[in-house]
Amino acid sequence: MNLKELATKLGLSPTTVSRALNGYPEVNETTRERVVAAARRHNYHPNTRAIRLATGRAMAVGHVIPIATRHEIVNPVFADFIAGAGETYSRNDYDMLLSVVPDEVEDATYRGLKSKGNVDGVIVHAPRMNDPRIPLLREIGMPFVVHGRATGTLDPYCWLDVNNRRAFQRATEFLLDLGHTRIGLVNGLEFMDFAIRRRTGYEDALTARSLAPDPALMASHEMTEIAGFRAASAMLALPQPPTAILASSMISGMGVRRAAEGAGLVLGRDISIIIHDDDLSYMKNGEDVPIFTATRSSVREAGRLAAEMLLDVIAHPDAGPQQRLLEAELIIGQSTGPVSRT
Amino acid sequence: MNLKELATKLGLSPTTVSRALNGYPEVNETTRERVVAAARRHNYHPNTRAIRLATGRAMAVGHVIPIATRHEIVNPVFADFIAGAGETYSRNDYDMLLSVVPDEVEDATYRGLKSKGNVDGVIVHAPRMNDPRIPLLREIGMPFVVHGRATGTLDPYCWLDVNNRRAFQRATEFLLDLGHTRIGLVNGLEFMDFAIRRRTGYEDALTARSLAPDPALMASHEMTEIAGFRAASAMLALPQPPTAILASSMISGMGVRRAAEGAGLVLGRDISIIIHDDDLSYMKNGEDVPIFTATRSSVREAGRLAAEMLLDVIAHPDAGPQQRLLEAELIIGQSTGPVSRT
DNA sequence: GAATCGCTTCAAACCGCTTTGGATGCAGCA
DNA sequence: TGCTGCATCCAAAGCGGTTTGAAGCGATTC
Repeated sequence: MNLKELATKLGLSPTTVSRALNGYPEVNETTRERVVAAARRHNYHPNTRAIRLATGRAMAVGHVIPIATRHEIVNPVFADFIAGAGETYSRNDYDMLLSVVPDEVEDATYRGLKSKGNVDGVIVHAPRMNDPRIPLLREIGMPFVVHGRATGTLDPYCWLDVNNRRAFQRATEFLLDLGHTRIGLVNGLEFMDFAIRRRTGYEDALTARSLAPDPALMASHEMTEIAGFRAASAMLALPQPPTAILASSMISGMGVRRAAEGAGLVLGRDISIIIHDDDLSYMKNGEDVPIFTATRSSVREAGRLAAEMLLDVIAHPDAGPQQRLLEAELIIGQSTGPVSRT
Repeated sequence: MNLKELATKLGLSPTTVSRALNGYPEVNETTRERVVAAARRHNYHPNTRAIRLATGRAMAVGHVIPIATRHEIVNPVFADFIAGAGETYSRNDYDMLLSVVPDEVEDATYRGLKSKGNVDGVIVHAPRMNDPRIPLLREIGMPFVVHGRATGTLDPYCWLDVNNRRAFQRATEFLLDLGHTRIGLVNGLEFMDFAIRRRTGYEDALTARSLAPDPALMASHEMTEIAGFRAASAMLALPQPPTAILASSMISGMGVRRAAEGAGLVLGRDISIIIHDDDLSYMKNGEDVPIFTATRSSVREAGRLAAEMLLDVIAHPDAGPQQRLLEAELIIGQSTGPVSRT
């Protein structure tokens, strides 16, 4: 059932039917009702391919997931972020196009999306320092929103980010207030923007209390359980081990916990741990009471909001770049406590 | 730059240019080279929207991810599966369309995809027992491949699955051979097809050795760290605790390990653990040597293969349904050992 | 020399929708 | 009565490709 058939069935022209269904004013209300009823009755759905060609809009947005050859292979937060973004898209009748590409052809992928006209805009994931994608997208005139920020990029652009610096600053201050002075940082890879900012927040909090950051207490690895375990184990084996550790994710935090428990330490009594909790739906920090004290920020919500921002940018391309900074909550769980005086 | 412009620039008709670029035989080879060169020089890429309308093919496949209101919110294996599938798609110039929808509108989503013509086929994720999606897709005539199988569905359909039954059967046999007789099963939710099959494999191995499965040693929950921890803790607190435990995923296995270590047991000596390892890129079972003994099967590879199967089904709709069963490897790690005689 | 054939090429229709630029009819108004 | 204006509706021209049917043309065949 297509528009023409429906039109002849109604004894109307395709023009009128199209206008009736799309809410244009130049059509009699009774006619419109007749058309709408018939469309429903015959289960008419306009062909998306035709709409796209006729309007020149793709009604789709792209998410290009780079597959790094070495690091951060498939980031586990993508799933939740995309779930959030997907909610926004389906509410607005947009499609979500996912491209999973090796990062050496990322450039070509964006250009292809533009010149072939598959999408109206893209979300940029996992920005790095001086991320080359930002100038590229600006150059080819593709609307975009960055999830995160790119340190070093000066021209304004659209982004939505969590205040990672402030989150880790507050977490560190919280530990300092509990009397901890030797605080370890088990960070993600520090070419990722968020990891840089977290470290800055951590260092800022320390220096504000006249404590010099100790390189032996700062690790930077992939955010896996085993990397967290190893980094924490190394720190705990130091002559002056930390009494508290900040971990950059739930998963690495689980490694840190295993290292601590393996060393015979009890969480919240002998050692304090704070994690950053992306609030992933398959990786809950406890069900009712949080297990870990955590800086929490929902990746899913970020996905929803970033997608809304992108649709807005697509609709109003000439409005200036939008920016939004989300604050993380500090959730008090059972993994922190005052420093033990032994 | 579109086809018509390119054609006039070359002094040819759009017909010839189109044919030259699409490899049709009825065009002079020298002409073709001229066209291809010009296309490259002017950076011509045919407009996807136009191709889609003209050919009637969407050149896209859909992945509909149901957001269950209660359980298994965003399955962590999706990310890797989709990464694998994405590789296949980009190799074949197909787009991947992702719909994340509440499961009560899943039905409408599939119908919409069909009638609006956005995709040429779909991958069905996480099949349940008697999954209603299979008859639905058959009814509306949408090509599909199921990742997994749906127990209870009798008519043949396309699927690609891991031999979950056999994997857990072998794992159980492996433990039996080591002398274990009290073996716990920390399973996923048993309305999911794979969980049913794993349990069957486990029970089959036991009964083949004349051991009756003990309900107290069989748990079925979401596959989270904490659920694994709780289930294992409960088992270990039994008067006759298990000496070995099978866990349905890496994540729940980590919970099992925590419970075991919390009870003062050493892995591989006091207790044996075998997990099922989906070989997720962000959740490696060790880097060089595997930590856990595991039944391993790459979800990513499954994604690649399922996508290939789907593209094949789309290309040859009348060939009979394809089916493919992948075997899991049994990887020997450090978490298993002979039963300790104490 | 005319008919035939294969190789190339082209004009035009088509995919299914949107949108422009009229038409048509009728009421209001001078 | 004639003209204007408004409310409706329609024919036709896109959108940018693919594909059908036919034509041009030199070589071959009879």
